[in-house]
Amino acid sequence: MHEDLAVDSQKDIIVQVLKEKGLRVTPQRFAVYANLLSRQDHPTVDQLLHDLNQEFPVSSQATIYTSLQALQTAGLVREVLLEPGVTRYDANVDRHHHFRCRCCGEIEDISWTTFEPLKIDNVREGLHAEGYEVTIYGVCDRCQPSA
Amino acid sequence: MHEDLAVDSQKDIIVQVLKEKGLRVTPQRFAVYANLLSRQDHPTVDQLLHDLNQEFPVSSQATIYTSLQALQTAGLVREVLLEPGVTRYDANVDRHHHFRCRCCGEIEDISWTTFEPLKIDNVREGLHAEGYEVTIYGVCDRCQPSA
DNA sequence: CTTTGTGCAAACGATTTGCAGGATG
DNA sequence: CATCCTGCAAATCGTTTGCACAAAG
Repeated sequence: MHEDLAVDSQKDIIVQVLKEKGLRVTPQRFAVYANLLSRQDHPTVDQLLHDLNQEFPVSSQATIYTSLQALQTAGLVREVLLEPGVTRYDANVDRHHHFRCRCCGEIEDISWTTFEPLKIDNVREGLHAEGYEVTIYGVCDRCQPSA
Repeated sequence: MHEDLAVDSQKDIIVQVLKEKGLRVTPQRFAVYANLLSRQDHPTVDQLLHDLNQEFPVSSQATIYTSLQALQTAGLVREVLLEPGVTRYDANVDRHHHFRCRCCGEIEDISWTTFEPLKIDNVREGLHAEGYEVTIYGVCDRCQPSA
């Protein structure tokens, strides 16, 4: 019961967020966003499509693409580009860094507060810097033995 | 004369570097690498193809791709991924950061010494961090007025 | 009821691959 | 001379688009 309530209220929150951003709430869009919010990794479109159709077949590939674009325009979702030809998506819109394992390719979020803030104001005369992000490369826990 | 000598010696250096890395020195490979070394920006394959065939038509698209792959495997060239679906190449293999203009998309190298070194050793228990890189977002000089 | 989203299939663009001929070491 | 590279065209893969129908507000 508690769980159902919690799940329901979470649904309501997501619906509300979508509406606030002026997005129509469709089952597909909801599913894409909810799924992205629920996971820690940064799936590709194909992974999303596969996982979503696992639970409840409500999405074509094209719809995932357009849903993601809408969510991105609304500022609810971000692209993560760390491998050529692979676009990943991230529902964590707060500032954060990334770690990428050179063995398995997995990408992990790294808390923004891990580092002292960098002074990007005077990087170069004339440049108007607005933000930044650190990408860390290395080997993750699981790949450690095999590295 | 001085110029010719300088150009010749530069050619020799490039040839030497390629050989040291165990790469056969072909006109195409040479042209791709020399061109990348000579420029400050980070061209795509199409830009490279266009620019190279401007001076001296020695390259098909497929060859540019395979040349870049060979150069990359040899550690002479790097991919720069900051826009979806766009792979850029960079002959600057030394550690450095990047600045990306959100108006024109231009990417500029930022000196490694711009920032104090970040401590990436203890980012998270179990993670074996090997390196990092900062990407700065903002507006470049030329886009300043229109921003 | 008007507007916008969905899903299919076709179109598209970037990258890869197979293969025959050619250049490199 | 053995090996590897080039260049073409076809194949592939991710993403976008056009359109008829359906759903949302």
